[in-house]
Amino acid sequence: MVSLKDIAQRCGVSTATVSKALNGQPDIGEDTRSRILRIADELGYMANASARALKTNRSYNIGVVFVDPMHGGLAHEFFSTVLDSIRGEAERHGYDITFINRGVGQRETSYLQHCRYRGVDGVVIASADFTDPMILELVQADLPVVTIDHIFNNRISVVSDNRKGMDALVRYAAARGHRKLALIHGEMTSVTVGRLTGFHRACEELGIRVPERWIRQGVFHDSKSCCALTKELLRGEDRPTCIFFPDDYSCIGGLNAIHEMGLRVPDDISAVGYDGIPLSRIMSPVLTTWRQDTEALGTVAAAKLIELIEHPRTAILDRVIVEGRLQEGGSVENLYR
Amino acid sequence: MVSLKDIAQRCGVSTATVSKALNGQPDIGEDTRSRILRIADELGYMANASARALKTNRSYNIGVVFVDPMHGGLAHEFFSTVLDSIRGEAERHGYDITFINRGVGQRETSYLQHCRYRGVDGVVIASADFTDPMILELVQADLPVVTIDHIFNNRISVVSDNRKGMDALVRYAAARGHRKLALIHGEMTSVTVGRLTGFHRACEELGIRVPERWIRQGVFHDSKSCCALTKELLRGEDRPTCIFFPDDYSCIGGLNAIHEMGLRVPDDISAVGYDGIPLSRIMSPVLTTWRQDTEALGTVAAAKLIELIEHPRTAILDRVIVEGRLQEGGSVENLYR
DNA sequence: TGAAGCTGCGAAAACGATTAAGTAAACATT
DNA sequence: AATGTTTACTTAATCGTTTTCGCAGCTTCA
Repeated sequence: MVSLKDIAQRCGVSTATVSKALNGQPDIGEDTRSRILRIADELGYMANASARALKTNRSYNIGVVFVDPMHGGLAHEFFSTVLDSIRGEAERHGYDITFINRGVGQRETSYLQHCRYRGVDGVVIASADFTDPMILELVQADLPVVTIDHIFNNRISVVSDNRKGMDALVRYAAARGHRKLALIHGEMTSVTVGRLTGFHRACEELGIRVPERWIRQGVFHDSKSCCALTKELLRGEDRPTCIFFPDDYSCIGGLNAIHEMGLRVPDDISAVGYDGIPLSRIMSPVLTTWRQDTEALGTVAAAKLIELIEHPRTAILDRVIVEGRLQEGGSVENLYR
Repeated sequence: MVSLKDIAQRCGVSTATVSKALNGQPDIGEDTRSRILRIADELGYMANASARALKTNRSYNIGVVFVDPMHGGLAHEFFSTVLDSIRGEAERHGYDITFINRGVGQRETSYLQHCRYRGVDGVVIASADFTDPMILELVQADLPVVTIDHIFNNRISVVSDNRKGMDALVRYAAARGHRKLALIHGEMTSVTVGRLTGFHRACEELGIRVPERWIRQGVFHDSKSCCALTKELLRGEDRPTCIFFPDDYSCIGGLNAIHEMGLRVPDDISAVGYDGIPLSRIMSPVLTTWRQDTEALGTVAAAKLIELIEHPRTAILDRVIVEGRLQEGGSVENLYR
């Protein structure tokens, strides 16, 4: 590998000079600089990230915590889109990303330890169990952190407005005559709390009473459990006319349940998703859902983190809300027609 | 950050001793070693990966080249599952992964340069344009490489048997009476070549003649284009009874096309996918498809690469075939019944 | 002319780890 | 007792950078 030393030799200068020339320091003569740059290019020089990180304590590497909610969390379009946009934005700023997990090799370690080991400049917590003490340790550590869809005190968080999304969806259905609403929600995370709040407030304001048995807890991104819950909701005489699902993916399980019971969407039962993953657009009928700007979620998280890393004094430690929008598909029937 | 020096001071030994104790070198006394281990633990010591990499030229980091075939390649279940299993296997061996791209920061660079910059110990090329000269440069460099679904000379590759998969699917359909087959395939990569070969050979052996106009080139993972092509296939009088799609995801586009034309699956038209992504199992009807062992694809690729990194002399530079299996869903009609 | 100020570059230390080579003490061998 | 052999450590160099400080040589100005 060609190093500073090689360039220095070829140019008849010291490594210090080469380093400064390449880094654009001002105290290098123009002719010397251009000569160094040319030779560096000729030799195909590329800095050694390890050496640089060792010396400067800056790795240009950001950690991403991505704990699979179910196994294979990455496999879900929602998360992988977020991940991909984090990576894209990081790349644009010259950062690479490293997945942070527990256990470096055989040794079992904490997330924080892994971060220290790799010397990441900061961390995006994209998906995790926020009650896990190791996550708390990480958040409280002296390390730039941005969380997605979860708020910590004095930390930057990028969140989608779950309350608003749910509110909009409820109003959409209500505007089409639906008054018998059922909701299947995910695990009791802050995301779910937001959505439940939105749901209940909207219902209250619209004067819609939702029986307790029509509000069920399921599991995010799990179409199986969603299928089962949907069947329960549809058993018996008194049925909801519209079901709100925890997310688009598990919604598919719900749709299957509906079909299996000999009912059709939206003719007999209306269905509403959440997320707006690409799949929701190519389904038939296109799913009516709340389209989260997953792209922005990841991009903003990465951008904010990098800002925090590079300008720690001026960065504002607060939440950033990423807007979503209603995707009107064909899965909700207009009862007024 | 606590370093070897801190431990050395606390233990009254040299840093060399601490290093050797922690790395399990034999020339350290048992009592000294245990004392060092205890103190290291107390102090929460974690090695500095940069320093170690600088000295040893081993980063315990493997690069992953993942060029989005379409935008958002990561977003597709097939790729993200592969990625996730690469990452899982790497993690099990104490490696982290780094996405390799072109351009470190503002500077435009080659994949190889990026690898050198980060000092990765090896690379998995999971998805890329294999005609790109920069990919070739990478493959020919003096760096352990494993490719997925593409074969290079004297390099390890992990491939799925596309010929066999297609062959099995054709025979499956033929066994149910289908003799009017259509095929939409992806871009002309080696994957497609394998599948086409399998398709044609199976047809020939079964005495099935497929008109040229029923073999169409589409785009992998693009449901839009697939939808359009499907419509073309179904226009006119003489229709195929069974359509083979490039992959499960784009198949959805095909299914939509079928529905839009007032036809039903499988009653009027049978549909066959490829990949066996999770979605294919929760669809209704469940898709009949070739289930690739994506899990194994990633796991084996990572395992092979690590073997190559750690035992370069004994690793066998050859292809590894990952078996798939037919997933019998309900999207192919039995015409004999 | 001498002091002061620039300009452009080099010397050297430092980051945190690994490791070859050296050494002192203990032990074994003849 | 003299000599080799082990054992358990230390010393010091090194990986490739960055960065502080210092130092010439030149210019400027009184």
